[in-house]
Amino acid sequence: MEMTADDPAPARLRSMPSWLLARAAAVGEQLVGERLAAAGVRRHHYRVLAALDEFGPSSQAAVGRSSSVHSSDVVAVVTELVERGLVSRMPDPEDRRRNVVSVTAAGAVKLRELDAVLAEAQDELLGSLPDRDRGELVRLLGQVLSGR
Amino acid sequence: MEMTADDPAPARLRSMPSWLLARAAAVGEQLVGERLAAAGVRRHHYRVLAALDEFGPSSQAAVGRSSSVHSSDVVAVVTELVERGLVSRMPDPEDRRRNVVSVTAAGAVKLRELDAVLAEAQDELLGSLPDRDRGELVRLLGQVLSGR
DNA sequence: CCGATGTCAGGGGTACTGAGATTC
DNA sequence: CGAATCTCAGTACCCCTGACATCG
Repeated sequence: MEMTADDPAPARLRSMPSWLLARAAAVGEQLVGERLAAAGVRRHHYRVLAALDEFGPSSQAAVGRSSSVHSSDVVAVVTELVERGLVSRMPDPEDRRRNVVSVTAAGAVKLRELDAVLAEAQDELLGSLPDRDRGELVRLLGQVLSGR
Repeated sequence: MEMTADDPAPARLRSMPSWLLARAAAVGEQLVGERLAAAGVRRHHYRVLAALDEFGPSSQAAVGRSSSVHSSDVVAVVTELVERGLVSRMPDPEDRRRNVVSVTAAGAVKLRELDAVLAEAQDELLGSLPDRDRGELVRLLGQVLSGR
């Protein structure tokens, strides 16, 4: 029953870029997380679905590489997606080390639903920014990330 | 022995503001975390030290409110700071429910060391940005956070 | 009694490490 | 043989919930 209430935060932190980034990211992740949870999934599930949609059926190792989900976490995420009927996991006949993971029809529908839900979350996150500033923010963040 | 290697990430994510924020924040937190770890502390320790330095000796509940560390985590963080000799915890004679937490002389020295270390981390984080863009980024992040 | 406080136990989500077994 | 793949166990950090006893 603890309300977070105000968040004064030490002055040292309030102007620290890494702190502002962390706070802003936390707001975004909360908005995204809430909406994904309402749709019955977590971020990892969305990432894997998005990667499979973009790159087609893949081995689990490939999913790990293309989805930014750690390869040791892919197993459980795929298992959960299979349970929800959103992807299928089948042994690869050409390489018996591998499982081929594919998006199901239901998964494709779900992914489109999640896309819409996340677009809303982005709008809410940046609601107070005019379009010009949104672009500038995206540009600056890309710059921070460039070369990493 | 897993190298993170490249991080293609699905196209849907690469242009999503919440994703860019999360990635950039992760870079910052890693830089900060590494340096704090090299100095023997974690983020929580720095936050509590900074709050105590700014607001003076405080009850643990007050530390929770002023440091952005969840009140149920303050106990352990203060305990660890006490073990390192950076703060002291004494019963409040005027209100026996309370412990008064204060920065020790060693804690004050440590805090200044950590300040310097974090300033370096900020520089490394924003190394690729000219001063003008740094200010702009801070402004935009503040805007995203305003009213939350 | 109400409310604030300190303490503790515990879970959830994300990120990672390391080891083992199988297969190429 | 070395390398890749899948799986699992475990760690770490951060954020949070719930409960409880104490004290004002």
